[in-house]
Amino acid sequence: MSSSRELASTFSPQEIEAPLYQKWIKAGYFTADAASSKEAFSIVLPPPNVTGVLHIGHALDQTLQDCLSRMKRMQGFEVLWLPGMDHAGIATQNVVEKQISATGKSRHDLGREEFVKKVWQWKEESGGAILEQMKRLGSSVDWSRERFTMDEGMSKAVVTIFKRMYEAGLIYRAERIINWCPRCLTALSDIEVEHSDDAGELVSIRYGEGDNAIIVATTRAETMLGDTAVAVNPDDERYSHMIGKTVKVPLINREIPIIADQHVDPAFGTGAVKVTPAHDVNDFEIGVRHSLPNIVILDADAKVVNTNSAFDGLDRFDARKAVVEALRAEGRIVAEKRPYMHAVGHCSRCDTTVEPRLSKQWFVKVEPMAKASADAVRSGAVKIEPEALAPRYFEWVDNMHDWCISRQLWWGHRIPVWYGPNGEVQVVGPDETAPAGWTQDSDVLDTWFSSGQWAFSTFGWPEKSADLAKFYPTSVLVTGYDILFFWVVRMMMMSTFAMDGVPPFKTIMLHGLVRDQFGKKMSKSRGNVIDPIEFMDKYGADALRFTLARGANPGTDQALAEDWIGGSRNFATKLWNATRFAMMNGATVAGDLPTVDSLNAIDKWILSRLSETVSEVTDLLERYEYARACELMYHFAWDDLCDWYLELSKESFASGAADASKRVLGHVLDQLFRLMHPVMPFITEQMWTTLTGGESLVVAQWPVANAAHIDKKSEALVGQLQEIITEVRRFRNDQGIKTSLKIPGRIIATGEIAQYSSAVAFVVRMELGEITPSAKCEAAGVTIEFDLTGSIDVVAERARLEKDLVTASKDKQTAEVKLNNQGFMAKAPDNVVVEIRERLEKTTADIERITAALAALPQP
RNA sequence: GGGUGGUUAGCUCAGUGGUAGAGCGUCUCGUUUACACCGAGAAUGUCGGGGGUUCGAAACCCUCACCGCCCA
Repeated sequence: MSSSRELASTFSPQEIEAPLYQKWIKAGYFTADAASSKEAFSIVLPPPNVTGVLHIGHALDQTLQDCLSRMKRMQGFEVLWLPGMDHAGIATQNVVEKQISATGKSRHDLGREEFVKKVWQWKEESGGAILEQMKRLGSSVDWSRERFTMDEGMSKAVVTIFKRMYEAGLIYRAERIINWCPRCLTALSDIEVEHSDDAGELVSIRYGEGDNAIIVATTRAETMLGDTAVAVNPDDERYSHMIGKTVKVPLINREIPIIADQHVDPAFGTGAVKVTPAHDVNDFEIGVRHSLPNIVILDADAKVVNTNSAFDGLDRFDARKAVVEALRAEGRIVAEKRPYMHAVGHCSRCDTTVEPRLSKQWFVKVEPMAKASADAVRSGAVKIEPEALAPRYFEWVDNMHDWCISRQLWWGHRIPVWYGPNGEVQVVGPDETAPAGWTQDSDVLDTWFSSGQWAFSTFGWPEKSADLAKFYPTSVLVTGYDILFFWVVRMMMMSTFAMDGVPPFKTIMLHGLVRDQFGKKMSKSRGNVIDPIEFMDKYGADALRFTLARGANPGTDQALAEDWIGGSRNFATKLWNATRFAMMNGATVAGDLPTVDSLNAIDKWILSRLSETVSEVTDLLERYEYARACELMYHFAWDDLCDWYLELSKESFASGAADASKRVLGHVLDQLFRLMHPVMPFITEQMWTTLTGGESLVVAQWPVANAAHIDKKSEALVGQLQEIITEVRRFRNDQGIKTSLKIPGRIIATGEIAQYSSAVAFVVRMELGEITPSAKCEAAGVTIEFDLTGSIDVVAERARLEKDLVTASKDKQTAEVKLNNQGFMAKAPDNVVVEIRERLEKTTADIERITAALAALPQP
C-alpha cells in the first residue's frame, strides 16, 4: 500500500464533509436499482413540509434512517431510501397569503387559479430548503426518486384512490359538526385541533319563570341564541317533574322542550344543560337522538347571524359579553365563575379558538380500514418497535371517528367530485371528464389524505411499476411517536385499502422527541431551540449524528445539550488522532492477517474485543437500539483501542519488531470504521479511504465478527495487565511522583504475564533493572518493586493501603454472610455460589497481603 | 375524567433477580515522542416513601406521593 496517503494534522469536519457528499452523489451510490437481484430494503422518508426548515427532530429522524440505510447497503441489500416533501395545505397557503397581504391584497383578489399559480411559483423559488439541509447531514437518500405530494403522479393516485374509496362506500358527504377555524376559514380534522386549558367563564342562567324555571350553566353564553332544548339526566329526581314541559329561551323567547338524555352529567353545574345542536358536538348528538332542529347562529367568520336580535353581526366573543349583560339586565344571571379553567380547542396552524360548526363536508368512513390496520399489528404482520408503544396505536385505531377530509382551501388536491345542474353527484376519475356544464366541488382534500398514500404512490401506483414490485412493502418506517396518530395510522389505512390488504411497512420504529438539556420541550417562546445547522457548522455533522444516535433509546425522548455535541466532536478528534498515530506507526491492511496463534496476547485481545463489539453492535442496530450500539462503539474505540491497545503496543512499535501488530492494528481500524460508518459517515470515510486506499465505505462490506478471534484467555490476561498498571498509577499518584520521572524498578511475575513486563513498564514509566527496592505494590498476583532511594511518603501509602483494606474487608464480609446463609446455600444456583466462594478467597488473600504491606511500612 | 410513561450520582439518562453504571460536570496531579477537543487518579447514590414475594429486589407484586405525555 502507498505510504504517501496521510490524514491532515487536525480534524476539520467542515473541510471533508461537503466534498465527500458530492463524491457519493456523483458515484450514484444512493440510487436504487429495481432490477437488482439483491434483496430489497426500503424506507420512505416521512416527507417534511415544503415550508419547513431542518429542525433537530428531523436531524434525529434522518440520522436513524440513514444508519439503517447505510448498514443495510453494506450488508448487501438493494437499498432504497425515498425522499420527498409534503405540500402542507394550510401551512403553505398561509405563507403565500401572508406574502400577498403584504401588497395589500387577499387571495380573493387574485382568484383561485392565479393564487395556486403563485403558490407553485413560491414552491419553485423558496420551497424545499430542507432538502439542501438534508445533504449537510449526509442522508443517503435516492435523489433520483424525489417526490412531492402534489406532483403529477401522486395527484393521479389521489384521484384514483378517492374514486375507488367512494365506490367502495368508504367516502361520503354529510352534514355534521366539524371543527372550524374562523381565521383559516376551513374545516379541520380532529387531529388539527389542539386542546389547552383556558381561562373562560361559567355562567348560570335561569330559563323560564317561577315553578317552571330551570337553571343551566354554560361557558358559551352566546350560543343560547341557538338553543333548541334543555336537557337533564333521566335519573335526576330534581328535574323529573319537568321532563316533557317547555321553557322559553330568554332574550329571544323561543319555546323549547325540556328533555331527558343519558349523556347529561347530573354533577356538572346544576345538572341541567342547554342544548345547541348546531354549535356543539355533544349537543348535536343529543339533537339527533331527540330530533331537535339545528339552528345555526354563527357564520363562517364566527359572527352572530339569523337571530333577528340586536346581537346579529357581533363577533362571538363580543356577543358572549353582550348576551351576559342583557341577561343580567333581566335578572337571569344566577351565578358567575370567572376565571373558569376548561379545555378549549385551538387551530393547530394559527391558534385561533376553533368553532364547532354544522356544515356539509366529505368524510372517510374509517371503521373497516381502521380495523384492517389494527388487525395487521395484532396479527404480527406489522411490528411496532418498541412494543411498549403498541397500546397507544390500538387506543387510536380502535376508537377512531370518521375523518373529515374536505378543506375550504385552494392549495391542495381538489376534490374530484362534480355536481350536475339538478344536484347530481359524480366522482370523476383520472382519465375521465365531467359532463359539460357541471361544476367541480370547490374544496380540496386534507393534506394527510395524500401523504397517507406516501408508501405506495411514491413508487408509481396505480401503475404496476417495477419499484412497487421491488420495494413495497417498505422494510421499516422510522418516525416520532408524536405522529403515530396523524400519519402512521393514515398510511396503514390507505395502504391496506389500496394494496389489497398488504400493509405499507413490516416494522414501525418509533423514536422520541429531542428536548433541551433539562428535558424541557424545545420551543421558540422558551428560547431553547437547538438549530442543527448551527451545530453542524460548529462541530460537524458526524458529531451531531453521533450525539443524537447515542441518545436514542427506543421510544423515549432524549435531552440534548451543546456540551454533549462538543463531546462527540472530541470523540471524532480522538479517532482522527489515533488513526494518524496508527498510520505513523505503520498500521496497514496489506497482506493476510497473521494467524491468531502467532500473535501476542495484546493483539489477540484487541481482535477478540473487536469481534465481540462487531457482533453486539450489529445485533443492537438490527433491534434499533442505537443508544446502546453507540455506547459500545464509543468505549471500544476510546477505552480499548486508544487507552489500552495503543498504549500497551507503543513499546513494541518503538522497538521496531511489530509487523504482526501493524497488520492487526490496520485490521482493527478498517473494521471499526466500517462498523461506525452508518453513524459517522464522513470521518470514517475519510479515515478508511486514507488507510486502505479503498473506493468508499458506502459500498464496502459490513464487518463480520470472527468467532475464532474470541479469546477469553487473552482477555483475562490483558485484564490482569490493566489491574497492574492501574495499581502502579495509583501508587505513583498517591506518592506524588511526577509523570515525567522514570523510576527504577522490577516486576516480579511468573507465567505469561512475565512476557509483558516491558510493555507494562513502558506504560507506567518504569526503568526495569536490578534494584534495591524501597517500595512495592501488588496486583493480580504480581509484585512491582521500586527503588525510590528510601524516600517514600509513608502517610500517603498507609492511607492508600488502609482504604484498600476497608474495601476488601467489606467485600469479604458480604461474601461470608451469604455463604453462612443456609437458604442461600440451599437455593442459589451453583455458579453464583462458586462466584461468591471465589470472592471470599480473593478478599481473604487481599486482606492478608495488605496487612503485611502495612506492617512492613516504617512506623511514623 | 380515560389511557399511558416515569421517579437511579450535581445534570441528562442506561440498567427486566446475584457486590450500583455511562456521558457531561466536580476535585487532585500532569505538557511522557497521536491527541489539552488530551492523559492519570479520585469523590459522589438508604436506586421517590411504605409494605410484600424471594436465599437474594433498583428490577417482581401491592400501596401512597410527585412529575410528564396522549386523548376527552
